[in-house]
Amino acid sequence: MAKQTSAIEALLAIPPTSHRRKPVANKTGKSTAKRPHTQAATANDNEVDRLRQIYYVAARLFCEQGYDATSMNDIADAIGFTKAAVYHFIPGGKKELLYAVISYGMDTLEREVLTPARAIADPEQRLRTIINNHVHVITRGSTAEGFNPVTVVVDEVAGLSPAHRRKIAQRKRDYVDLMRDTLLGLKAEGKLKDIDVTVIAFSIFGMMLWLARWYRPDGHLTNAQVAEEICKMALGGLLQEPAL
Amino acid sequence: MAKQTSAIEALLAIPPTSHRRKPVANKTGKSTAKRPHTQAATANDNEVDRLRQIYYVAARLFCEQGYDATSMNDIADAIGFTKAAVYHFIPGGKKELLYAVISYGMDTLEREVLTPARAIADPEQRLRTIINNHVHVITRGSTAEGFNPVTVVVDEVAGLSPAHRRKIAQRKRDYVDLMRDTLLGLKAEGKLKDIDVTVIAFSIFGMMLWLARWYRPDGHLTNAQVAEEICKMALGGLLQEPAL
DNA sequence: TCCGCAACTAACCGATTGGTAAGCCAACAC
DNA sequence: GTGTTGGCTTACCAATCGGTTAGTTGCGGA
Repeated sequence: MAKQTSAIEALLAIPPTSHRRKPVANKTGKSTAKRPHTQAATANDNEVDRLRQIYYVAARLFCEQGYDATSMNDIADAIGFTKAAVYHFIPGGKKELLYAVISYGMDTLEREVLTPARAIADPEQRLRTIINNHVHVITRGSTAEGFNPVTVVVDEVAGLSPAHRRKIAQRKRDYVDLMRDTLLGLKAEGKLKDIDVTVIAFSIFGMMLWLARWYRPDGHLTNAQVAEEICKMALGGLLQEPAL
Repeated sequence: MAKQTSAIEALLAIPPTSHRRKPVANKTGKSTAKRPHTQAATANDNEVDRLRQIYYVAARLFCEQGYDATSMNDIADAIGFTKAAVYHFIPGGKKELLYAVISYGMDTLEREVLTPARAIADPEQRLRTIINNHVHVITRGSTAEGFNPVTVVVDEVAGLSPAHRRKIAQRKRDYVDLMRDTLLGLKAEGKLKDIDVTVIAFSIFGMMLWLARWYRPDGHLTNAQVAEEICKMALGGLLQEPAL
């Protein structure tokens, strides 16, 4: 059995190779298509591929419909398997799936936002990097992975067990701390206006996270443009002459 | 039977007079407390009061746990009634409850944000009013009503029927239009920076809506202070000297 | 005094939920 | 050949879901 941590790792290589069967809605004829027992490559590869499929589909459905509204049958159907098959690979059940998906979202933020930002010393440049990269993660979601990995992180924490929820909360706190430190760095340089740092931090988060709800990749703005506009908005405000 | 529209109206006078029975968790002895058939005042008053209780509790639970995670039994238990009693007063079932709660949220925004703002001609002053009042609605939630009426509007639209969802979507669009018009008014006065109006509008919404997730009334900031800080942030940005 | 109606409750419905048990089947090792 | 194992299915479980039905209770009006 694959170790717990590799579960999330497996998700990173999404989307999986291919869906073997279309999620046909065949309520009438049951078990029409007899799947051959193709065992491509080694058995271990096969298992990893299955895990990848399951995690990928679960992530997509959790994002689209929400955790509560997605049943294990939905996930199984979307892959073309039975619910019992899902439990064969995911012994931890639905909650493990949720934790894996949320962890994957945090991993993505860590890898694409936190780590690059920490490598930057200049506070203003670091803040710009945070905003740019975070916006990129959210806006590319609809194209690269087929879903937005951050949505679930924000919306579905309630479904986690207390222990898991605590772990995720800590990782979120790390992000908030980085943002706050960056702002305090700006303040130390005298670059910051006299606005409460907490309000600034969460306002920036709000601008970025709300993006997932309104941005459409086929709209009149590219993701790079949106990132640029949000940077301008956050750093300089909307008024031509400084307000107050 | 009370007419459909008055259902929401009844919610406005929340919180209801009192809960008659504590939501005791008595799984052992069933139906311990025999409720007398108190009929205070007229029967109509009684029904209005019951409706108020039901809508109030439903709104609170939907906000706290989410729509999907709240069962009709949860609602009934919280009042001290049976599920069937809830259906006696709410023939439309759970979806009607959700629509009523979401409509109440929209009513609150309309009454406390949109209507006052529309009465203001000057775009900058109107924008400040929108932000101030919206922040007030969100931050006072935890004290005045015991829940935030806007949370459900944002998070639970997926549970609505298509027809109801369309109605709510239209009301939201009205709000976005007001925001956009206000920004275009600023632009016409030459007060607006060269930032995409859509991005500005949704960024402001993001800042305000995210508030509900992090603001704590017992923190170091009053709601009036938060409103002021968000105004400064949105209008003037965070940098001391104008960026770019 | 008896009726009618509002205000409930107990019990139940079919459907669906997360999750499990047991077994089938192909492929591999030997 | 035969046994074992991984990968999967059919069939099932208790619990819970939203919602309904039939009935009970008690007050107000006649």
